Amino acid sequence: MADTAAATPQLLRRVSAGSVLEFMRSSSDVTVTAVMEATGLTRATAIAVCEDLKERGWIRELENQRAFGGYQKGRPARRFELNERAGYVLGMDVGVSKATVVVSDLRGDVLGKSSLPFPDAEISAEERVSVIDRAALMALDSAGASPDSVLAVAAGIAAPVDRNGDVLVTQHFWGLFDVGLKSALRERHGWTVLLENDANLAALGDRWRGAAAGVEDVVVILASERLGAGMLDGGRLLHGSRGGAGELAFLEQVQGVGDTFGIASLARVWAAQALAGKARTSLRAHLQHGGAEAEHVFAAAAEGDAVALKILDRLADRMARVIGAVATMLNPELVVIGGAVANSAGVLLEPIAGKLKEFTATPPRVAVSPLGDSIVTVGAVRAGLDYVERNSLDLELAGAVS
Amino acid sequence: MADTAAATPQLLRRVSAGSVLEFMRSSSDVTVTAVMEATGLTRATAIAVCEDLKERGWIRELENQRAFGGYQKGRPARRFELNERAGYVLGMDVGVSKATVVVSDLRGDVLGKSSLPFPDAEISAEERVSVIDRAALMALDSAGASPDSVLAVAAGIAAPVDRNGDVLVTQHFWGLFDVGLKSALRERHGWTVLLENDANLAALGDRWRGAAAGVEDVVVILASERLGAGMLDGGRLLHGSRGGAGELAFLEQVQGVGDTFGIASLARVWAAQALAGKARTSLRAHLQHGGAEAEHVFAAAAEGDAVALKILDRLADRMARVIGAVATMLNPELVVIGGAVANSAGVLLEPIAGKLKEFTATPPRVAVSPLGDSIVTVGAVRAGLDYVERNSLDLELAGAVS
DNA sequence: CTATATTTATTTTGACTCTAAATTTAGTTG
DNA sequence: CAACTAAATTTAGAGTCAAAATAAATATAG
Repeated sequence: MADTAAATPQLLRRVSAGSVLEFMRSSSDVTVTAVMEATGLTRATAIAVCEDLKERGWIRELENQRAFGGYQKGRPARRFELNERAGYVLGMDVGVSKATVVVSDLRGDVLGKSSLPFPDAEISAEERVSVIDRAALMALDSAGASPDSVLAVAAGIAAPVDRNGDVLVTQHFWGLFDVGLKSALRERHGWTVLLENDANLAALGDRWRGAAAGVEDVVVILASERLGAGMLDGGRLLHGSRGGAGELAFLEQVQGVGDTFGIASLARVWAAQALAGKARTSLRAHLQHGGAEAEHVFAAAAEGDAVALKILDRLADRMARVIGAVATMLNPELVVIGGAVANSAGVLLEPIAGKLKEFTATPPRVAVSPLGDSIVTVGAVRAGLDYVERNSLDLELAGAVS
Repeated sequence: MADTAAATPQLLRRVSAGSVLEFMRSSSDVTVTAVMEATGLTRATAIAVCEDLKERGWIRELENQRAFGGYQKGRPARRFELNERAGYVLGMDVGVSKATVVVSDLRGDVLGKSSLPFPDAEISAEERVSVIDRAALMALDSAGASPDSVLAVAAGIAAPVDRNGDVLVTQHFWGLFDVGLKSALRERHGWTVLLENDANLAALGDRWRGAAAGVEDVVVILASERLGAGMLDGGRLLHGSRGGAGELAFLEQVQGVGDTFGIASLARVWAAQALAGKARTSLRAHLQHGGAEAEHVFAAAAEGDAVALKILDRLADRMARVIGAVATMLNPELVVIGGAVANSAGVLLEPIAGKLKEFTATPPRVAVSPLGDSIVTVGAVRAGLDYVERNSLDLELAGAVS
């Protein structure tokens, strides 16, 4: 159905204001003449719209009317600019053991950040929410932003979320994330909370500021501890009927791998197995520096340790199988490996690419994300900004620093 | 970017006309009062818009002002109705050995149909186009519609097509379909041709008038001769970067099945293998009625023939594996088996559902399409109508029967 | 048959938005 | 200071819609 709202004359101004605001977001230090060219409006209208938007706080007028340096003829133009601090967006990465919150302005620049651990896995939903809330307030504080200037909150969780943002708990483990965050934060602060699967946000994040910049058809595999994929087709996130799109775990069972571990987890497990045996390996030395971490395996492999190299080979094989299956079904242009392990996983790219032809007729490019373990918060910010940009003209600004 | 068109006052009328027309499409015999209620416009505007649309040919005014039978008080209302013959849509199913064309009015009712075989597989692209064109003109003739009243043509082909409607020939076989249909039909008749993968159209068709009516997340597997899937997530078709989304063939190689055959093909092959051996089977009798066709195998199975039952079991296993892989990755609510074989494939549903739990944690409902071998043309009509409905107000009507 | 009730259609008025063209303003240049 | 130039403002005109008042067409009651 079409928009239920009837086409009243005021709709025109909304449309005009929308395209002016959109243009402002993609540029800075803009004259009315530039607005006219970008939007096709006449000068009179362009000025009226700019004054509207300025009035409502979305843009500001610059003082120095004449552009810096370059001399120009004629009457100096008024100059406008997006008020990137008209409001803020919170991006959250809610994991099993900790919650991370970043504060972003309307251009997507991160102004504050805070990360708090959950005291232990058994705490109640209320306690989890309370930790998340505290992290949010700390992050806002460090950004110099007040809670009532938050325009949207986007949170990534490691459970299926459908396209309405509802969590569907069909596995016990996922109950960890079914904590009523939406209603809790709405009640406490009046915030609009968008829930989304963490891998889906990772996909948005990497397409925004990662390896997939500008790619329309891309799959981002969050591959550190568990495996989950965020899939974009034509730039749109796939959700499936109950948010279960991209839950790759079971796919691997089909292919005989039989577990749901990500790269870092598997590296740890396999390293431990090797050490339990009698293998001669420099891993032992590496692991004395602390617990068995994935990075130790990668370090040992870099030194040529045979056991570590074997583990890397198995990891590459596993990833190639997963990527091959995804590529056959969805034909993405690019598959990105993301998450904390992405920093070390670069060495896997070549072996993966080599094996990929065995598993798909349409091998995609494979890359690792440069966003590291902030990939989910970056994506959360993007999701929040998307919401704000779609709804700007319906949102009231309050308490923002102009 | 936003629409490049500036927001002129005329835009309002376009929006209003769009929602009135949309309402007209979903109802018949409509009064202005009904339009007002559906669109939120006032009476004056609603009347003006209706008169616009009538003028331009999209709707007609009914003569009998008072509704039949039911007595009503007050001044009789003017009554309007979609002019379903304002123009026509062609839906094409271009296969390996024949081309089928149906003519549909703007309500999606099929008014004419024609099917022509390609003389042999080796004919040139020009000759293929010429056969398709002849089928189109015959279908139009049988519908009493003239070629210049065609508003859109949608054609399904058994090759990958990207979301711009471009064919990407990366396998020799697909060259059969790279015949320049778009430009040829545009040149000959001025038609707008939308190309799409046949399984994708099947998905649109089955969601429109098949087993998936109203389902947002559905996968339709065209399963007769070859396997191909049309996948809808949130009601949107998936294409992948080069149109390769849903090409399931290779997926099966991964899982050790090793060929690209559909249900009917496999039934034939396995039946032939069984007959080559010494198996005691009533299939022999069935097959004397003609070539080894899939339906014979289903018929023999219905009589309890052990060999035929074995074949059905293998088919169900194969389909369960394929559906399981798709379901794990995309989490559809429903998977539909479509194509000519769908008529017989109903008996496979139960065994497939039974095996499905082995292959996915999120088993979807499984159904067969009631559309049989017209599933692709139905979907093509839907695709054409979608185009017309999106672009109504930019299309000129000409030569239509009012 | 007339008066009234009821529903629809039309007309009028006013508000909002946009474009286009003419005019004014605020600077630079010489 | 005058000439020039680009931006801003003003004015006139047109398209669109809502709201309210008026007119038209029919059914029903008496």
